[in-house]
Amino acid sequence: MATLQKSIDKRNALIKATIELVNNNGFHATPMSKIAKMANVSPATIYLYFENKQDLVNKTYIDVKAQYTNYAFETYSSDMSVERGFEVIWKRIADFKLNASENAMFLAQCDNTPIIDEPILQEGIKHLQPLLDLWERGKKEGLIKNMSNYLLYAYAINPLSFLMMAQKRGAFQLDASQLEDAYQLAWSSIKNN
Amino acid sequence: MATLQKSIDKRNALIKATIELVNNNGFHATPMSKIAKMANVSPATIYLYFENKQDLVNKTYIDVKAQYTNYAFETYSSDMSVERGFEVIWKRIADFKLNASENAMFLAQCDNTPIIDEPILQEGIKHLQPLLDLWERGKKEGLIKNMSNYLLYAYAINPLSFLMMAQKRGAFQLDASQLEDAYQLAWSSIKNN
DNA sequence: ACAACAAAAATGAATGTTCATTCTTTTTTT
DNA sequence: AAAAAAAGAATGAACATTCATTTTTGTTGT
Repeated sequence: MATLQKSIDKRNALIKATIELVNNNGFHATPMSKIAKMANVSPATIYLYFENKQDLVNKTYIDVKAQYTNYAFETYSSDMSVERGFEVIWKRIADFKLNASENAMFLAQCDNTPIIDEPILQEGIKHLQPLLDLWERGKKEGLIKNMSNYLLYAYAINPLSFLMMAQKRGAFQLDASQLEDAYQLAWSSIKNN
Repeated sequence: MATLQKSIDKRNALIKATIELVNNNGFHATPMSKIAKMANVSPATIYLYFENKQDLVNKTYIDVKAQYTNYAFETYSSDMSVERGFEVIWKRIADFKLNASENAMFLAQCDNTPIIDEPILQEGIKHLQPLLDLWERGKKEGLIKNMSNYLLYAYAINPLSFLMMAQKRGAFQLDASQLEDAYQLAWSSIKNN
């Protein structure tokens, strides 16, 4: 028990260090030795928890992606109306991307580079299913435009990634009223009228 | 003349190889030796054209970004109406992202990772000025929502990057009618009504 | 038009470093 | 005291960059 606890702490520290170093320096400039140092661990110890560097970064991705989708759907339930359900999910996603931005940034990096093995990437997509189901329901009810889910995602959700990155770079700051603007843009882009 | 021509060819071959290898393998897994081989050149020759690896990738970014913005604004002129001007620019950008997708993918990777030096990244942004100017004009005329340009960009332009990546992954195919849908989503998200 | 040569461009092989991973030993836990 | 976990040092491969030569190009004098 105590021993397992300790192990999980160490694993988490390694994952946290990986995220931080990859965010700041890029995958190409984060050696195992630095990850170990930041996690207060010997390099050799990493190999007790992960097979190799690729496995470490894959597992980190899985971990962060799971946090993301858990957070996104935590307050949603499938008996909500389509409009209300979308609002709930959208705002949770916005919250995650803008506040847990270390995590969100790591995901953005993984989703735009070939550092994660393809099967792992596929795995991560599946967790978005509740949102896709909601959209299908919305289309049947005639509330949501009858378009490919990729298009809906591109316009309703993905802009948040761009805004998160811009904010991270310090280019601008998204305040509460702008966030409300953004939500209106998102909803009005996918809703039927 | 003939000699300069030859040099430019070699430089272009190096840049092309860099794009292709970074796209497929990531920056961390594209050694100078592979770039050289793909460009049919000795590794040492790269250093006649570029200071070092960082300089090579920076210059590649500048090069591709210039191609992108040149293409985007080629058919636009500032005496067009706001709506027409936006349509012209949007469609050129869509065309570039979906057809010159090797180039677009490289930019997406650079924009979401710390592989490019920050000052170089800043430089690249400036070229979008004509679009920002158009938006300012549109706001004054009351045609475009009075929101931060970052928000407008996030909803009107950035979704194309996501769609390009999805298409690159083979996840789905954007046909002509969907592209028209996408344009409608983009315009309706930023226009006043 | 062309030989001879200087300058520039290009090369393949070396250099030295960095890094992922493994090995052996030590420390901690049971 | 045995087993498990962790550590630091060692290993060997990969890599960016440089070096010493060779090849190509351009120029000059005939």
